[in-house]
Amino acid sequence: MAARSKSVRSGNGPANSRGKPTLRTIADITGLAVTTVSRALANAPQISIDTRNRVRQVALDIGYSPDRAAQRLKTGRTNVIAVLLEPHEEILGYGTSVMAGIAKALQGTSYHLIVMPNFLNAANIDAINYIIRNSMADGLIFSRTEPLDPRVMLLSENGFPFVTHGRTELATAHAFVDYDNFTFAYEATRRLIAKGRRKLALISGPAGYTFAGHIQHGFMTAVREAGCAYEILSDIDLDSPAGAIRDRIRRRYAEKDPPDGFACGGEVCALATITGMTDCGLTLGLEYDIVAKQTSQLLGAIQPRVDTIYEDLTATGEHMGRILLRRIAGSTDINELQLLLSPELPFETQAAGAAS
Amino acid sequence: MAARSKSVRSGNGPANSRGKPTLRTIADITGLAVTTVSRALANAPQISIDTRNRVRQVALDIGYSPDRAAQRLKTGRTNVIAVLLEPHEEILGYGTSVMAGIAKALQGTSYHLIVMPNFLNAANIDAINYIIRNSMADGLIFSRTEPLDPRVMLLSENGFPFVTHGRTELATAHAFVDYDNFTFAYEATRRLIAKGRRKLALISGPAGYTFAGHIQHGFMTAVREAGCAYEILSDIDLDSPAGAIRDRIRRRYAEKDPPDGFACGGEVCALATITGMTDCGLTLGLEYDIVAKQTSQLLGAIQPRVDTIYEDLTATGEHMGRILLRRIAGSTDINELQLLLSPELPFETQAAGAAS
DNA sequence: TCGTATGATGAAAACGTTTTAAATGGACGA
DNA sequence: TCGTCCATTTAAAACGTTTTCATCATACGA
Repeated sequence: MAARSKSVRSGNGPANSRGKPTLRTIADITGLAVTTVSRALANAPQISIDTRNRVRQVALDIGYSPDRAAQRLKTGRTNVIAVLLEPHEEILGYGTSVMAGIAKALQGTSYHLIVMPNFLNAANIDAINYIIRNSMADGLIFSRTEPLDPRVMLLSENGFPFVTHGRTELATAHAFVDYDNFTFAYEATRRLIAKGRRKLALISGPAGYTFAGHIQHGFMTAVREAGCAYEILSDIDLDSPAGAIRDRIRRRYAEKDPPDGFACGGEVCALATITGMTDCGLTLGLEYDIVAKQTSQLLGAIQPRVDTIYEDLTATGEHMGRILLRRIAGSTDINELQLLLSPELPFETQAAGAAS
Repeated sequence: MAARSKSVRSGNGPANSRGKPTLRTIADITGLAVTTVSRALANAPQISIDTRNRVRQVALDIGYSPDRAAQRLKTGRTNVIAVLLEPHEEILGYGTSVMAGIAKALQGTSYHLIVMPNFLNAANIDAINYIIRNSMADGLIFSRTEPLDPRVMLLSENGFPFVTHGRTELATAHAFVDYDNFTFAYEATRRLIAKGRRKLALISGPAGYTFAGHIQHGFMTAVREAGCAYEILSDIDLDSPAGAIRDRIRRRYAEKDPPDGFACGGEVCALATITGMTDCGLTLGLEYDIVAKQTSQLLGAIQPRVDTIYEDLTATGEHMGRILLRRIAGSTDINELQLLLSPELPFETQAAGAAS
């Protein structure tokens, strides 16, 4: 019935130049117009239920899937979420953990996750410019913010949806997920004090990043409250190679008044600290203690058990994904776009909440 | 001069509905036709040098960049390379190392790297089907092949360009980069024997993967040559959590004739082995030795220095990238599509070569 | 002077969608 | 009987490229 008026296609098969079925193929088979098919698949209310079902069935039968390039060209939306991965994230699969979380958040949506590895050119403001200009994605996720992060400024100015892992101190609010590194460091330091340690040392993040400041602040608050001696280990940080940290620990121990308690912002650096101390003939839990941030199962191999405080990077990724989707959908409600994860609370019971 | 005949655009600015300059914008400014502009930017020889330069200059001035969606729709090419990342690769940034290499290979080309994280659904043949059907990419890279890998079969059947990290035993040749795990294991075992160890144990990859078989084969060859006692530690493998390996080592030590030399396929598992042995009061280099495969700087933190054999994952990624580009360009010459990396040779001097 | 080769440019169609605006055909109230 | 409204469906344009096929000077050999 209802034969097409003009330019009837040869057969009913996937009569496409590239071999893949298109809307046109379905239109030919059903005798409907391309418009109707498009609408039916989009579940438009103006198309009768019967037609919608019929079209859906045919689409299923012939294995139709929409051409993303065409959709993208027409709508201007990419259906892509980009993650900016940086060199530092090589260590211990930070990237993969976070990405697993993001992927989880994107599951069931039409969004794809693409990773823009920034391994090559350190100037990552360029990468962001590139993404905006080439409209490579509908939204962006990246990490390790600075207090006055230029990337955040650029994206904000352009109204490009994004979520950061980490806070800034910029006036214009933006979407973020952050771990409460102040509380982490405060708690870690308190634990060291509770273990009877009296000369505490901190290995924090690289200077310049917001989270490094938070860690330092938490550490300082705790040592000052307790009135105990402290130091922040210079020349090294979280990202330093294990060997460098190990050497630094050894050198420090050769000087006077070496620390007997270490707050470590990461696992590798805890590991390196232990190694350095072992070099000096000292035993963890006996002559000194460590409290470290844990993001993987690495320290599970270490003995004796290192005292850790957990940061769930996969959950972080999942939150960032969800928040970004909200932002892309148009939300500007800061309360549902910002999330500060506490070290204590497990993922499930975590509630959204604003932060400074 | 040369005013456009019909439908002259309002101004000379980015008179686009979406605000971004297009070929049309350049055409209006230069007074040329869209066709000519397209050709000029593609550096077509039929366009005069003068025009080419003029067009390029204008494009630069107004910040033109081609719309990938439109190019993609028209040409059918996506300019995208996809990497299938799997859960196991979380450990120690395998994924990120490899991706850094791939990104390096893609640098300067028009290709983008996108990562399809397969964290969620273990059935990753689906992911591949999805990529093929939705033509998400022009080429694919993935790892951990099985001898009769169904993914390889599917891709081969569809003529979809891909490179695997790892070999298969399929009849139809395909592009791959692989590390010579036989030689790695053989060499590692020989080193243990040279250190005077006489009861050797192997921690290999998960059963079913091609590389696990290669490791086992290398190990067996070496122990048989030397005629020394050996065992393959059951119940655990490379991917086992550190705690599980540690426990397994402890249990094994409680039994009779414990091994005094360990060949470990990975760093975390070496670390866990050391921990387990330390639990039993044994010292590395004294009562036992380890030779492990090294893919990161993790073991640099460990003391005493663990004997390792290096696998350069970034180089692997770079090779895979280059080979995939060749394959996409149409090469079917197996000699330039297959590469077996030897443990010994540094990256620079590595030459392409066929493999079994 | 004419036809033709040559070198440069252009018009129009196509890729597969979505969207705007219009058409169709009853049903219904007057 | 006629106009109006509603529910469906459709035609056509558009998104920004690339590509096929034409056009148009100009120069050139005869």
